[in-house]
Amino acid sequence: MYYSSANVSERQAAPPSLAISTVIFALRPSATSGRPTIWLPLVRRIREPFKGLWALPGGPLSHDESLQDAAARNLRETTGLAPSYLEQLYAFGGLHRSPTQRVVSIVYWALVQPTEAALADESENVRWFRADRLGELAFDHHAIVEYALWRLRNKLAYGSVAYHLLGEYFTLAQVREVYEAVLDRQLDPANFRRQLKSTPEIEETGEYLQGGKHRPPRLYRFTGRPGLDPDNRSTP
Amino acid sequence: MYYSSANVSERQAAPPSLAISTVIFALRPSATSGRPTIWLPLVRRIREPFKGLWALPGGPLSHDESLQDAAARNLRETTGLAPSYLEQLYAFGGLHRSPTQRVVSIVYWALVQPTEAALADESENVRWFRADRLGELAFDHHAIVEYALWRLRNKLAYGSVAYHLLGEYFTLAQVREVYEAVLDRQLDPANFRRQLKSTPEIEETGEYLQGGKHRPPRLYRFTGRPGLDPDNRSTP
DNA sequence: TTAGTTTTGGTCAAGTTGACCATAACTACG
DNA sequence: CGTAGTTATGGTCAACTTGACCAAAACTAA
Repeated sequence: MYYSSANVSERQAAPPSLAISTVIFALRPSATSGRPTIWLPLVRRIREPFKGLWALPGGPLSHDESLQDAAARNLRETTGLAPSYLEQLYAFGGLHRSPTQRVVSIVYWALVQPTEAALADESENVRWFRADRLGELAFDHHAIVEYALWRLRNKLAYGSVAYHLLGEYFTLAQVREVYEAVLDRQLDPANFRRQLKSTPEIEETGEYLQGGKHRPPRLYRFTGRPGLDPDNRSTP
Repeated sequence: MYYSSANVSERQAAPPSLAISTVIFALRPSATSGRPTIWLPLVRRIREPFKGLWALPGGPLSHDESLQDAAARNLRETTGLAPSYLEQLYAFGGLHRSPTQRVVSIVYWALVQPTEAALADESENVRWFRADRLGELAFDHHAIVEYALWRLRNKLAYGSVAYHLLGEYFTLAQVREVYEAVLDRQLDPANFRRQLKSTPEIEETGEYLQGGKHRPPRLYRFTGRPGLDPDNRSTP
């Protein structure tokens, strides 16, 4: 479609194929400590290459859907979930990502809320893994997950992404646990509290979380949209 | 309409075509004020759709080059330049970006140094424009440039990207002018200086810039690599 | 009733930022 | 030659932010 130098016809004869994949993060309690940790669903490959290995959910882009729609679709297809946050991560196009053919993957990353994540489909070929306990994955998917985790850590520090891992109402301690899980370090409760109270997007509710073992914490609500992507700020 | 594992073959029969485009930024003195401003090269479309309008340089992805190589190639082909910074911007895949066919564009953005930029090829069909004085562009390229400018402003504030718009040696005032051009506001010279002096990647040289009208400023050098992309940190 | 724990509000020192002042060092021009 | 003009450079000060830490409030469990 652009300007042809010479061998355009050759190139177009064997175009790289295009796929959409999604890294889906959700919070689940750790089996050992019980504290929330980051998990993600993977699908088992049922054909070569990398048959039997776990891989990111993904598939081809159909002609009548946008990139983001395709990502949302394969999220729904593999887990049955709707994301509370969905953003493009990166387009991976190295020459030897797949041993059999050239594939360009446009990868999205998503966050789902724990109430949803609890209902997620799981089966012989779809299973959730702790993000920091992954074995060998198909293709370059391990590096992709690492990059997605890096992006998550970054967005967390600067942005307003933590709340999309929580339900509509949450305590400040729950937000802190998200930060501690993602950043992998302890945070001072009092200082963390002070920072959140200074952001206008966190709204106090009159409610308290009852049933805990100690002083009942106040419940808060997040008001504010993310949206810095081209896909999220103007109509595509 | 969504998942019907049936018509996979239909989809693959008409795959969206894949293109690589590049937003290339360089500093040039403003025609009016003489202060440095952000410019970028565009190419005139010589066929439909949008024939006659200006567009980002771009082209198809050939089977033996990575995405980044393709971006560097069409940068070289249209301007004759080598970038001092090159990073993936975003993959644009809206359904109606092109009126004739479905195109997914993986867009890169680049910075070139002014010594290089001065030598840039310019012709009837390749011309440089001020980034803040663009007319109507082909496709969704105007929105793409806006997003690239937003990313440039962001990277500037947090990262170490300004030096890639300058030569190897520069004065602190030149760095400040870059920030002022990109952020579009005046900065206090003394405060700005203090901040740069506190970053270890800026190295004092013994040299001074001679020939100015006033006190000769000291020359500095940038030591440090950028690199946070998947393409730039590990081998792809 | 008391011990244990979490929530919540507060202080304090160290560091950072923006506004501003003053001197140094050069050119241009009379 | 001397002085005005301009930029470079170094510094101060108040406002704000951050991390470390203290202490009271409020609940449960025993």
